[in-house]
Amino acid sequence: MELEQLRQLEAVARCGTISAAAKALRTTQPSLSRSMKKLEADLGQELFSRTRNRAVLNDAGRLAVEHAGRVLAEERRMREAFDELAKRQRTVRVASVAPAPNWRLGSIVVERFSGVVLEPDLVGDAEAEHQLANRACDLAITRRPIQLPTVACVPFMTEDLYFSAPNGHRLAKRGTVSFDDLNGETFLVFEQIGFWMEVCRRFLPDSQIIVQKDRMVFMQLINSTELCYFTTLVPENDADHTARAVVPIADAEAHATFFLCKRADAPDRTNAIFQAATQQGADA
Amino acid sequence: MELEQLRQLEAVARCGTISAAAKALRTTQPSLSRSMKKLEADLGQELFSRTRNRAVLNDAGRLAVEHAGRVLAEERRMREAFDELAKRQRTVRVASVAPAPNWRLGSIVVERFSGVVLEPDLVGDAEAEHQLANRACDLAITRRPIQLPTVACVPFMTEDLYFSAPNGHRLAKRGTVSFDDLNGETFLVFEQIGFWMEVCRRFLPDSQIIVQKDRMVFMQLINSTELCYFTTLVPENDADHTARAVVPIADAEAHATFFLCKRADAPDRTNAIFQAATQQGADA
DNA sequence: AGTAATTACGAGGTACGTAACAATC
DNA sequence: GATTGTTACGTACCTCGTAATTACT
Repeated sequence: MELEQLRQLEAVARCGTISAAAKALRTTQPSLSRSMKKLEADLGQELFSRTRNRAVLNDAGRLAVEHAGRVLAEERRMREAFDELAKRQRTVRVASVAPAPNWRLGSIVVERFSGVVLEPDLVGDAEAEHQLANRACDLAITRRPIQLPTVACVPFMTEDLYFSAPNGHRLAKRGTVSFDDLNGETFLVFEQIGFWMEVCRRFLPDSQIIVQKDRMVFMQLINSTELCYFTTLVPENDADHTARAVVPIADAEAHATFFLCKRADAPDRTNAIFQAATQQGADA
Repeated sequence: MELEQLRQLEAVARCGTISAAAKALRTTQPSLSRSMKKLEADLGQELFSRTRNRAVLNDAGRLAVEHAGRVLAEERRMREAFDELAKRQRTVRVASVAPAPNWRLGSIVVERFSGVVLEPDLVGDAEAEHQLANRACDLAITRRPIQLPTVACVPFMTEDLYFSAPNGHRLAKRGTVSFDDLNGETFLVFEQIGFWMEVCRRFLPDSQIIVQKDRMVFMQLINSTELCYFTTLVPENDADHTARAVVPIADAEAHATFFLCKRADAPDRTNAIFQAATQQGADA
């Protein structure tokens, strides 16, 4: 008995006739007919009640279909498990405290590790460290190096927060601004910004923070309203600097250095990415 | 992916090496090696970590073995279901009120229906009728014909009870005896005698009935003790008539006529046996 | 040396598709 | 006549086993 026969049996049950099943399976009637005869011989049971030109499943046949379904379901689960495994093998899970390092790391991976896909996750500092230790992620991006013998850490990139406002805004002409200057303004903020959200809440206690979940809607609002927002001057965001002023924020808390961290026993692929990112970080 | 590969994988896991598994499966190393490579290709995963002359299951391999076990377990269940079905198809279940008709029917089946096996069950009259109606048995043997339009009944055989005692027994020389004569005697009785047990209890209320479950022990006791017992003079029991007297019992209740009953819609095999038994019954 | 795995190669068998046939709707 | 299933037949592919090769213990 082989799985192919069970798949065929299932098809016959589904299609009603051997011919139709043969068509569905992209094989020929005689082939399928023979195969079913073999299955019958193997099980020692007629599975079809046959008139000269009709083969209909009998009781034993229905029993066989039922069991075949179970066997094939297990086979499917096996395949799914391996698909999952394959997926796991080409994804690198990154726990990061901010989105910008994910983008940077993503571009490195796309350029130099085709086939590998990042699975980024925004978390707190403690959670990032925790996930790395627990193998819940392969790489962590934190604001402080993780001081453990089992973990390797390198400085990866810095991020500087800028204030963006319509040209007519009272602070638009300033060379720099401070959080104190900005406190009280209304800000549009994308939800997925990691630890920056805490920074906003802490240093702009009197501001109204409008949180937007949807990235597309967020971009729409930026372009179509007069609301202030934050940016880090990544090239992609340079869309309409003509209509907007972009002013650096002076406070130390508006500047972050990120560290890329991996376990010492990381698999080859992770090591390679870590290595590449280290060089990229050194270049920048 | 085919079941054969999963069986092979399981064997490799069990035997530790491909060579050993090949031996166990009565095939050759190269064949098994190729087969495993195919499975790996099919699953898109290396299942073994290979040095030049050693192939050890890796994590993916162990995952595969685990799932293979599940798939093969389902296959086994399917085979078991069909073995069970096959067994059901060559067994005829008989619900009988006494053992003697079972023996007679058994000899008919053995002679003329090789391959068919009887599955006899000793029950009461009501239970026999009930089982026949419920399809819990294929044939019923009762003391009265079942008067139902859905059931066919024919007289099958008669059984006459005899009294057996050591030659020195006070009743050994009698031409006939009655239950009244026997009442008070101690009897050895085999447990599986159907309705005859009720007859004993009813007509020999003062006798001590020693019930023996085990057939072999029962025969031993008959041959080695002076205990009285009952017999129906079937040829097999003629062992030592020299040492024992066998006296017919006169009472009407010591004579039974059995009827063989089948459902009107019985399958061919049951009909054939019913037919054969009817002729045999007519002959006797 | 001995064991274990892979590769090469030739033979055998098996399963496929085409074609012919039979029977039912 | 169209559809459905089985049988016949020739081919192609696939898998098997033997033998040779390589590497590790």
